[in-house]
Amino acid sequence: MLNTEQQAAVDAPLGYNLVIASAGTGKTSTIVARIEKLLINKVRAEDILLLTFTNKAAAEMIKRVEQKFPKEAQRIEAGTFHAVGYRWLKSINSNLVLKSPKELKTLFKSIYERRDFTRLEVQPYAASTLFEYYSFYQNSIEELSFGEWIQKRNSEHAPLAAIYEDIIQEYEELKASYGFLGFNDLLLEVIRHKGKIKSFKEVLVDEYQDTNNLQARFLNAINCESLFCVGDYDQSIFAFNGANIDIIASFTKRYPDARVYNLSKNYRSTKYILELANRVIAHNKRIYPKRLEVMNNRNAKSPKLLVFEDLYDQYEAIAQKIYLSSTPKEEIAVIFRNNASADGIEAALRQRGVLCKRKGSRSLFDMKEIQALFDIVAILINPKDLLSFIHILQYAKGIGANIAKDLFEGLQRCGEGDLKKGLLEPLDLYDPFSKKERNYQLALFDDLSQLGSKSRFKEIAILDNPVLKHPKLSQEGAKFLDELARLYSLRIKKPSSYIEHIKNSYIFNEIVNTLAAKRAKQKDGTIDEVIYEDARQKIMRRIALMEHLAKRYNDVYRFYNAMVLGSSEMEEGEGVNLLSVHASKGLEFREVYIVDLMETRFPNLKLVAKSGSIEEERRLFYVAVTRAKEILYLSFAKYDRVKRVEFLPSRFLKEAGLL
DNA sequence: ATTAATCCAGTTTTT
DNA sequence: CTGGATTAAT
Repeated sequence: MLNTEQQAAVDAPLGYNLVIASAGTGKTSTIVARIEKLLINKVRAEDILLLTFTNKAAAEMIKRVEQKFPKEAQRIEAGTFHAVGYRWLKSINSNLVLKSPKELKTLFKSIYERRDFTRLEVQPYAASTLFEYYSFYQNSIEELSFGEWIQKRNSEHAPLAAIYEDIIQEYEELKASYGFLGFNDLLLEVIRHKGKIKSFKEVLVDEYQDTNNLQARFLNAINCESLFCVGDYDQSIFAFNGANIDIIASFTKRYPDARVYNLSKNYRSTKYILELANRVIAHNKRIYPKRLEVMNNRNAKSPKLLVFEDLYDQYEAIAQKIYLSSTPKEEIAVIFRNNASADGIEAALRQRGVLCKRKGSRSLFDMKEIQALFDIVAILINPKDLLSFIHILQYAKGIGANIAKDLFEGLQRCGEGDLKKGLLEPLDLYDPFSKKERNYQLALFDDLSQLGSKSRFKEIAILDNPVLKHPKLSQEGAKFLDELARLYSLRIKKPSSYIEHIKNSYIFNEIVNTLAAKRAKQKDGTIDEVIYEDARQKIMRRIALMEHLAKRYNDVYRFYNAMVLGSSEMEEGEGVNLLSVHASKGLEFREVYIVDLMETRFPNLKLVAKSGSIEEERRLFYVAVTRAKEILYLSFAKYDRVKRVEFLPSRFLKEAGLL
């Protein structure tokens, strides 16, 4: 089954082992065989840790181990660095609540916007740029402070470094006070809790070339006897996330006893495909010599170049080719550099009734109703979550971000820091909204005229709550608070019960009404009843889907976190695979179409200019090409008639010898 | 001051 | 399609 090279790697003694595995050389089989070997040698399943870049990859390997070790396989600790980190942290503190990068960015922005950048000669980085630099910094730098790093990067920003650092500090404090954790925090927290992490006999790391310094520190924090790392220099495509090729390159220096194994027999692609990939990657400076032996000689066909006058002609023609292809649709992939390319293809395929799946179909989880649903869950499981509270309260008429924030802070005060207590058993504060310590005499007078009466509100149960005195609280706002109090008073356990209760709540029905009305709004401002009903039904169907998903979970935190962060890993449907190059990593298909091979698009020259490199773009091309087993189409269009842009063919087509 | 509505530009890759 | 900016309304 295994060839001698693979077998040698599998048989490696415990210690520091590095396997250099080019595309299609049976990397997965080798890892699976290694795990089986460990199990045969009586290593306990729970002493094996498998780290991958997607949870799907981990699940696939475990599934294969399961065939020979049905009992042990599930006990192996496996997943992405982040997923595994989450599990460990959860065992230390069971109430972890993750927040999406998007939300954290909004939080970051709100802090940024309070700073005064006037009277400065340098144009400061935009909030979102700074946020991304910070994330990159967390992933790659340890020795320098953020401020030091940023001025080293660009000395013009030296005068701003102190302000940047101040923003970061406030951001971190606020994040902690809201009980939020981001992706990076998952790894950073594990490193901080180093001593409390259980130890392992062997840790296996897939896609080792894409690990960044933060992940390397994470690995160092794990106590283990043996490391088994698998990677390929030419497939390093995560530099933008801090992936550091030195980590794999310096393996033997860092571990003097390290052994290195090479897998050089390619079983995946035909020789034409492999030759094309190698011709292009040869333009990159070689870190080590690459000599690949082709093992797959069935149906060898030359890769084909497709040229189109217009971008959309391209999508149509490719959809047509796929429609007519005799290859099973699951065995076909369309691969692109930028996700924007997917929409055109998807539409063209749908038109022909060809099913397709798009990984990370954000769409569903980006829907307002889904966000609202999970915002309510977030408030219920994390009463510190000001952001979700604001999002929800804003659906009440007359309530905006400012009043919502006032209410939240008022409730926290009435509950001595606890929102739930503030709603259910509030302290009887005279004025829960007073801003800090004001002049006492003035404030007393001032507030008397400002505060409203609690008895303004009808049909609510929390009549005695001091926050009802907020002068700008609307009837609907009060009803929202009341309903929130009711939801808090329920003792809900199962994730699906959460969804059910929320679905039946006044708050959620108001939100559904608002959203459906918005979607049914005509140009003249009237609401089309038919569209409204239709929009409503669609929303309820999505909620039902969520309720269904929730049934697979017993723990609401797990469910929430999986939905908020893992949503991109869920793929819907079946059929043709629509994938970005990054998402295609580790996968293989019989028939592959690489589209939009135009200079500026692929290579993405905007990114090259900003922070990337042409070498990385070339590796991306290499990864895309080597996904193909038998049939490969490379395609480009000369013109985009919608945007009126002319294109030149990608340089990679020339390097491949196709032009 | 705050919220609501409306119009305009822009859109990188992942956990 | 969404975030941002601008404007009208409370």
